[in-house]
Amino acid sequence: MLSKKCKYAIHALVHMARDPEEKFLIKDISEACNIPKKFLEAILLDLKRSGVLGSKQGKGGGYFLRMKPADVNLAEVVRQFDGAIALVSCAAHKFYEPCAECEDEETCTVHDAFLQIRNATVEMLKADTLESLVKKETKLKARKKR
Amino acid sequence: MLSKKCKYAIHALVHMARDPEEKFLIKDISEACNIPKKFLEAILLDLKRSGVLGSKQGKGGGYFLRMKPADVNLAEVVRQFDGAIALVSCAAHKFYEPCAECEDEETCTVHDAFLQIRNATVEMLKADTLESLVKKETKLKARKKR
DNA sequence: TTATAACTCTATTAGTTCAATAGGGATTAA
DNA sequence: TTAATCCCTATTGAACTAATAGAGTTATAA
Repeated sequence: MLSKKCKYAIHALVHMARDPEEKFLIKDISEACNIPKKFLEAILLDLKRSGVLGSKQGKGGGYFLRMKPADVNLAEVVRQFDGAIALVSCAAHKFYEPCAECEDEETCTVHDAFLQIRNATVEMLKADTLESLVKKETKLKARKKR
Repeated sequence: MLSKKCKYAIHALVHMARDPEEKFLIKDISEACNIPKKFLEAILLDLKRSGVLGSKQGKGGGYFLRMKPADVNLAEVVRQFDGAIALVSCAAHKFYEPCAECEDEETCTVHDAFLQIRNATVEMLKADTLESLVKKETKLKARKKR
């Protein structure tokens, strides 16, 4: 399971991607997404440090998207906050670590099984950009109205 | 990521499935799979309680597979030890819990994205039975020799 | 220039989970 | 009756999670 921090980050980003040019106050995002304000504060700061968000201090300031919604995908967000996407470390790429149980990865079918799952998951997470998520949301909401 | 407990369980089961009729000592599995003996003890007990393994006490005793290798899949093992397979609780089936951030699941694309990932993951985990894993292992080992 | 709005940063807390171990108890075979 | 083996409860220390506290910094605008 994702940490709450990661889930909060995703929801905050999607919220901001609905108005990609807008500048947002921590307080407003916090209320719109039901995220504890102080906790969100730390999250947005992390996202700023990693270059996804920009910010302006002082009165009239706020956070804004620095990257284009099409260029931010969930795989990166998950990795930033929760590390490896794979279910076992020996099947991870960016956070790879060998495991003691399967001595020979080449013939370890447990490794193999989880590698397949990792690959499929990463592929799907990469396809989920802020842009695609917001677009789909618009569609779903329109369909529901009808 | 899976807990070590879960990963240990999977490796122990695969080990036993290589000789589905055999009776195994905790000590032997522990050494074969590099799993701390006392920890493994608790794991095997859990697997016995859930009906996957059987055991015989006393001298000459040991653990053995109660279910057929083809009938034990990784989805069940993961659920037994780590709970939900989904990355967010609102996308889980057996461990479903609503989340505060997406108020309307029907139109929440975050929910939608993680539901797709969950479905694909479950499908793959279900296809990974002890039997299929051992069969594949045999193939991989034969191919490597050549 | 000063009040205020807003982000920045470090530290701390309580609670939980994880991984592993300890130390017997119960059961069976020889 | 003894040794082998599984059974069971409890405990530990470390790490992580979620959330909060509180003071610091920066920018705006009256």
